[in-house]
Amino acid sequence: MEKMRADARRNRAKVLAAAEEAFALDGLAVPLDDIARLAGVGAGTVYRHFPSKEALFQAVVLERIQQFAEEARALAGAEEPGEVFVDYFVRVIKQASLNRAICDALAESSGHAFKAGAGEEFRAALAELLARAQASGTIRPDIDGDDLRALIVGCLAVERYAPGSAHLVRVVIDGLRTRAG
Amino acid sequence: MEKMRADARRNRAKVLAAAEEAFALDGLAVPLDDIARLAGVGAGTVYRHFPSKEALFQAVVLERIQQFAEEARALAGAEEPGEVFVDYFVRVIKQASLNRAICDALAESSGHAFKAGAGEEFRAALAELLARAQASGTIRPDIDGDDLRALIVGCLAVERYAPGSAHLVRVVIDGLRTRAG
DNA sequence: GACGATACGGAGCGATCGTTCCGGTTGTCA
DNA sequence: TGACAACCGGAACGATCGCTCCGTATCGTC
Repeated sequence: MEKMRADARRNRAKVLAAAEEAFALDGLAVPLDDIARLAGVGAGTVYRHFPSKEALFQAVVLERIQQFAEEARALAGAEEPGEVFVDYFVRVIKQASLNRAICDALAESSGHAFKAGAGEEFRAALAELLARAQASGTIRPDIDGDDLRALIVGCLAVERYAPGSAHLVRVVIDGLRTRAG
Repeated sequence: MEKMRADARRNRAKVLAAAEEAFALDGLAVPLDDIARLAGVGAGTVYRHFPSKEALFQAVVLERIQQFAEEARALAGAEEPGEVFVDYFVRVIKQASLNRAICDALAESSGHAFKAGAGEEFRAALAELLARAQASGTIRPDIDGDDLRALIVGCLAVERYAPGSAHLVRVVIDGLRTRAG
């Protein structure tokens, strides 16, 4: 990865940047040739650096998901677990709804090398935040980390269907709260 | 439509039946050739009866959506608007989650000849039920019919991501209820 | 500056899918 | 029953897309 020729390293970076932009806009559906053109390289060059379109997608998305997980871990020790949890939930949905790549990655029912790795990291961090919020009495106890991820996918579908409807995410959050507080 | 030859009428019915089954299972993604094979006819025959795959899909889905709308209208005068609304919401999601065709049709952001016609009927009936439930104080007043449809799409996404998680639909419904009842 | 290794571009392959076309078949009606 | 119109099946077309191949260009080194 380091003993590459200078032009190879340059092209790899251009491909990654182009892929990030294109995937963010149109998700996994964007044709690989479009990415290559946007990067100013040939399709063959893309395949020299990434074994498949899927692998390129993962490379782009992994980093972002890890950021989410990181963020969640940083918040795990906070004072007000309920507030923190809600804020985090809202932020993840807001960020992801601006980036089709993230949406597609999260919606992959059970996919790839994603279940392991960053996906699992994310799930664990999410579950931790959830557990603390539940222990504090803010969030209903009858859901788990997997439920939460499903709800995130649902909120992203809502956001895609009716863009800019932030109050619908509030509906879901209110549903997550313990009743009659 | 009535002066068709007997075999033509027969084939049309076979195509519709096959399409209903195939679309229900795999949604709009099912190849048209599969439908033709399942119907026991050639692809050309399908196109003799329906101008496009999309038109066939609409024909299959329209009836079902109209049933939903009908059902909603029948419930509009019921005694307990809150209960009725919730039951209806749950039933729609349960039915639709068993039928990929319905899911795909409802998720079409803003499509086709669907906005008009049966789609609008459904929206109106849904809005009526919602308004009554809101007037009775059961459902929060800050959402409208379009919000509701978006939430249905979201619930369907949740159900597809995590099949059989009925309690997540309850989360959304609890979010729809007025607080601290 | 020249040479070998490395990387590049983009034409091309194979698969998929919606749609069309046409030679043959079948229903209908006199 | 014969003849014509309507209808049928399925091969074929054109577009799309992931991926591969190979002749050529570029880089690093001596």
